[in-house]
Amino acid sequence: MSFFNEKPVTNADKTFLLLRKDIVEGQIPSGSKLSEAELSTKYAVSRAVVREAISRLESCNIVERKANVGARVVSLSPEGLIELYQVRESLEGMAARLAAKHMSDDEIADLNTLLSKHFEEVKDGDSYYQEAGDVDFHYRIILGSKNNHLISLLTDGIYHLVRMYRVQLGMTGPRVTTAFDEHKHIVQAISNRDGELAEMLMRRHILYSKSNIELKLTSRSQG
Amino acid sequence: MSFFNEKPVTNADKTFLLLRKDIVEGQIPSGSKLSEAELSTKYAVSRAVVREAISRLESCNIVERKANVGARVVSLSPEGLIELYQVRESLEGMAARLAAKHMSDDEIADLNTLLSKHFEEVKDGDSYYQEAGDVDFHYRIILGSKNNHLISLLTDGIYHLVRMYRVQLGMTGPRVTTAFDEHKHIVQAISNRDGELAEMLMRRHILYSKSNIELKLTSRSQG
DNA sequence: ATATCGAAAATTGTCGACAATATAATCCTT
DNA sequence: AAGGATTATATTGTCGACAATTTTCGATAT
Repeated sequence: MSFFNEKPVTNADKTFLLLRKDIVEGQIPSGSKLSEAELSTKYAVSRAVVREAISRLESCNIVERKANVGARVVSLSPEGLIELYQVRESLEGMAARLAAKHMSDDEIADLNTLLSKHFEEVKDGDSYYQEAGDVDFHYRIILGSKNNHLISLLTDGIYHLVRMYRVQLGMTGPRVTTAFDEHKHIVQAISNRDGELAEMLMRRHILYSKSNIELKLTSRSQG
Repeated sequence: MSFFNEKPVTNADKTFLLLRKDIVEGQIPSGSKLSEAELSTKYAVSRAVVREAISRLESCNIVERKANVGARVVSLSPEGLIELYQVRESLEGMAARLAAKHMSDDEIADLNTLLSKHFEEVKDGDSYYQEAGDVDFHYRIILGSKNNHLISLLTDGIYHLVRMYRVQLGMTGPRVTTAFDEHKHIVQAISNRDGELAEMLMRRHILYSKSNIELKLTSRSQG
């Protein structure tokens, strides 16, 4: 199932979460080597649990591993971010299509409520929206797809990579109001049970987001 | 990178491949429990490497694991197959779109050559096509996307699950000639560098495939 | 006979030690 | 002194043993 409500029970779980947090938030820099012995002392667990934690990070594509050599945190690159967004566009587009078909009326009502709440925040000039609000919005639609493969791929894998890019490249720009309108249209399509339109709008929404980020990246590297 | 050319170097690699093969080909039945001790004696390795192999199978969504309880082979269900094909439609559609943009002229020429070879086989009544030929075709387009995330998701994860379903549900039906025409149109779109059309055709191709399988499943369960 | 509680067995989680491999340092040759 | 081979060091891979948890089985009470 892989809903992130499940609390960590084993030491490997906790170490995995700690490590991921440290990597995603940049305390362990991207591209750096992950020494099993070092992490073992740092987190006060045996090498075996560190190995398992690293192994899971590998399946999230957050670290890369070579046999007999070791694991490194993936290095962030503009190309990598673009590739990531292409996958995201594809999968979240499908999620929106399926959500239009499978979400219950109650879930759609909740989604509209969430949107209204965001509207108030945008109106008041709160930029809180971009951070957690955007995530929450996308997350609900992903769950609404009711497709466990899709849910797992997005929430366990891609989501954290995207966040890693956002945090480490300092993506916290504007694009609040236009994104809100896009969200509104997506919800409308879902409310109308128009899966095809919902997919199209979601894909464009993510494409815009990608373009926006690319713009910042290039302008930064040039000036 | 995760190209499957890389030969296994470590014992965990080999055990992972053996285990996956046994599961995908049905020698270890779906839904059954994976006892670490049992597998440890069966493959003549320590429990640690069995654990690592299972851990990797978990990240492929081939086994499910519960803390302090153990791992089970995923159980196949019609719903699971449908979910899988929805993800596949989404990702391979994007792969076709990107392939139209990123494949070199040489690669496209090779793809046409492959298609001609398939045409000869179909003409001669060989049904070899459906098995390896289809995989080869899709595989080249996936690689042609040049998107490492996409490649990894499809070839490491989804591909083997699809094969597991195919083998265990005995999917080796006809649908040879119509599939060939679909392949032909996809290659034409890629040759014309029309990514949008390539994506659309690939998605329809996979949708047809899904419907075909659903048809067989329902007719089988009814008699 | 059924249900509940508790002990025993089996299974997974964790650990430290050893083996195999890769990396670094040293020595030898030219 | 530079390059290559060789030894030394460090890191990862593998193993068996112990701890913690779950499951099984049996005893007891209702």
